[in-house]
Amino acid sequence: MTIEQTLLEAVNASVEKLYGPLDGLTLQLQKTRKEFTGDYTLVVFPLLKRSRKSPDATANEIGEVLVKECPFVESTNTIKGFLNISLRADFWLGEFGKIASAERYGIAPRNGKTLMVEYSSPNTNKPLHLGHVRNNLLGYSVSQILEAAGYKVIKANLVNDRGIHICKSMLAWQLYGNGETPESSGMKGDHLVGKYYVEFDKHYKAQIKELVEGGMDEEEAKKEAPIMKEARTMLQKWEAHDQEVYALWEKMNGWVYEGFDATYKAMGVGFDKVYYESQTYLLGKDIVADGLQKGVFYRREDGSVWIDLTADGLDEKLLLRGDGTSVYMTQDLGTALSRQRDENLDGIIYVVGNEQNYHFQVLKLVLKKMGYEWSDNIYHLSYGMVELPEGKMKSREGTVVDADDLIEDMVQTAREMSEELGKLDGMTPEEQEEIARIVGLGALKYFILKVDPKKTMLFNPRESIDFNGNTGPFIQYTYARIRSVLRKAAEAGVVGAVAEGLSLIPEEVEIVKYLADFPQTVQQAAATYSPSVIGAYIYDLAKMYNGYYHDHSILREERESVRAFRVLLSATVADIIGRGMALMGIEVPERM
RNA sequence: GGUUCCAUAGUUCAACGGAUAGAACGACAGUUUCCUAAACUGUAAAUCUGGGUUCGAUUCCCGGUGGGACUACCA
Repeated sequence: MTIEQTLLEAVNASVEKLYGPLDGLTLQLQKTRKEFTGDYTLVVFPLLKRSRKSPDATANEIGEVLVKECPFVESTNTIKGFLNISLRADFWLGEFGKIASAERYGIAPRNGKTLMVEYSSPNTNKPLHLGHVRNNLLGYSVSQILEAAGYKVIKANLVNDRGIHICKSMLAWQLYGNGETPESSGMKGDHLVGKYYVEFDKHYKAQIKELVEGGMDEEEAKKEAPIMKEARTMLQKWEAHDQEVYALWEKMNGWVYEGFDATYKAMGVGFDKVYYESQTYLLGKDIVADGLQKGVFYRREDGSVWIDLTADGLDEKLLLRGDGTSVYMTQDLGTALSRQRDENLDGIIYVVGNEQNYHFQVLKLVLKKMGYEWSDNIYHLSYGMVELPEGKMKSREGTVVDADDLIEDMVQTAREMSEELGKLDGMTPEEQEEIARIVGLGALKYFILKVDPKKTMLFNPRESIDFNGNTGPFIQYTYARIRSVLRKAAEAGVVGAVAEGLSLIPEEVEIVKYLADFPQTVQQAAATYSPSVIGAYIYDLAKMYNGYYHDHSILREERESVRAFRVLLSATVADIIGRGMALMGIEVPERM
């Protein structure tokens, strides 16, 4: 139980003693603002109806009882209906001792529930770009956070490995590729396949232009372009398991997977389960039959199946084509159902961009109407677009930021800046490279994760590589500096320890108080699926520590007990920073 | 048209319905005999608009204005 919870119970007891049972009234504590004296604050306005006294009188009354009844409350003061509660200094020292010695502080024990987090879910026709980066970082970080909050988490990736877009790449490669392979070209597999996707588009456009110039209607030209017709034929062959097409498909997808794996590895993300759409795309048809039988769906004259959602403010939605083949929604219904059956999940979190808000709204609604209670446990973690200072990313205009290029740029910049500052002197090239990698990626990840997921964000490459302010490198730097202090302490034979009766200076109490918040912060981040909550927490902690570090001696402190305490405090701060960063999927360096 | 998200300093981001709306970058002014100056300290600077609910609204509800996304027998 956290300190805040402990105190809240004491407050509840005091209030009940004064005014009788709470009867469902829930009181809430907040941290006391810096301008006032105290550690936690109770807002008494909600209690006025019970007390029938003025805000200040009510607060004073509660304060008196609290001081008398609760041993760790030192004193209270009242300002305009806010009851500020100060806890005893030795209490904070004791709490710090517990925090410092806790094995996995802030990491909740398993709660017995299992969640699936589906993220990444790329198409196999082109490399990953900046938008995917936000997706992957979010998905991985949220998985880590949920695990820290006590859930068992299955990280899942549903690879979209089939469809017309893959056929486009395949066809263009056949026509114009001259047998090029990743080995022969030196290109990463996903980039090579992406190159032919672009190639297809180029020829496709040229053909449309030609047809339109020949007098054809543009819509018709799009359908009639020979290269497109050929791609469709290829898709049909794939569905019929044509040997040649299938072999080509497997070969080119293999290239892409190798490329993706390298990018995933560079980003530091991974999966427990990988699903392939080629194996799941036929799922869902039984749901359609089921829904028809239940009368939730209806069949039109042409044989297509629909659901009418107009009563819920939405439209009618197609679930099965007239020719009996399934659409995206059909598949998603099917995969959701089969996962629920196979894994006995307590929830599924889909990390998917906000352009699919409508899709998930419909998905949940359909399952609900089918009578599946667990549709309430589906959560669409919707995130906003990533925009660039120059405007939106448009593949047509070549303003897409490639994930691999981006990562390489970030690492390169970190390397240059480190060299300029002479930070890497005396290290081996391998060490230098490792630090550049950790810092460059840390900058990228923190910059993206510190923003509330649902908001459209502006990614400014230059600014993200600014190593000042609310950035990953700033936090990493704080960590590295503490580690350096600890190494020096070890050399000097100073062992971090808490001595009885030590009196803490206000800055130290501030830090301890802040550390006490960590478990709650993790829970809050898990409840809201927001890595940004963790980011804000560790940034504040790092900033707070930097001020403390600047103003107070740690190793040069004369009194041995104080020195030992400060070393332990530093070690604990570093520990929590490292743990928080890990929840965001960010590494911390021992030195930088 | 329908669904939905967003709107806070010059800029990028914060703020379980609580006190004087926090940071950072940029601007301006300072701090290095010192355990890492990729640091620290200070100054100026903001809730799109009109109602409502509330002891109290950046936050919740309704109406504007502005911007984004979706609204395919594509996935």
